[in-house]
Amino acid sequence: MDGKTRRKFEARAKIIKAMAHPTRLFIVDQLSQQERCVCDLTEMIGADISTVSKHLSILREAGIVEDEKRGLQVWYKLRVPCVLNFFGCVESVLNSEAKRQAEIAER
Amino acid sequence: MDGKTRRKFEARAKIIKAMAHPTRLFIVDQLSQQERCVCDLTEMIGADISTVSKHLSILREAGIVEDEKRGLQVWYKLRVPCVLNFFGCVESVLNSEAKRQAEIAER
DNA sequence: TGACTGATTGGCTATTTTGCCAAATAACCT
DNA sequence: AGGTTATTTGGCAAAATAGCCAATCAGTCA
Repeated sequence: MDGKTRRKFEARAKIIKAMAHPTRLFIVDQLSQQERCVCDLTEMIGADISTVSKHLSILREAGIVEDEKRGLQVWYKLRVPCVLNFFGCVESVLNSEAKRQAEIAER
Repeated sequence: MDGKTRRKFEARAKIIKAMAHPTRLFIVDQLSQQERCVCDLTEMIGADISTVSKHLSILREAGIVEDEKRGLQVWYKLRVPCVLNFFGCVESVLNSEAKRQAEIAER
């Protein structure tokens, strides 16, 4: 794999990596429904606010969400709705895996 | 986030995490074009064969690829083509991020 | 200005991931 | 059986990631 190819896949991986965490997936899921401030997300997630803030900055740096300060609060929203397509595919991977396990079991 | 919700997003994250590595993205990309044996992939990637084998096992455990032994070689193929939809979205994230950077620069 | 609130950043430890080497397996061929 | 090839597995050290606390920053309001 030459340097150019490697960099291409590194750039892609960075974006997918940003989604590759349960908390961050939850955030994306929530933001697909409505904008949220950090305080709301923190309460829903139940982690330290600094942890949630760091998750959000990872999503922001990847270009997946954007933020906007309104008074004391910072509101986040989804910048690239197509990431939601991931969910459907992920579910189908899970289902097809469940089916495979069932086939193995019934032998 | 309650236990059930957490487990749901953990299961999803596991699959996305399996894709979240440049080498594994490259593998998925290659397998979308044709089946490949471990030896072919190893040569294309240019890493140790044991490293490639471990990447493949991560993709296999996630349910994304499947393997088939033919003689001495093990051939891998994509089990869930929908993961390719990720690429299009990832490109659009990259493009929209590039556009945003350009806007910032021209101020 | 000073107190207060929401969010980010720095720093630290614990955990996970990565990638190589060496050893073990599995299938093929004499 | 013995030798060869393709792949997987175990083990280890280096690197990356996660999450908490404490400190800092940015607004708001009296």
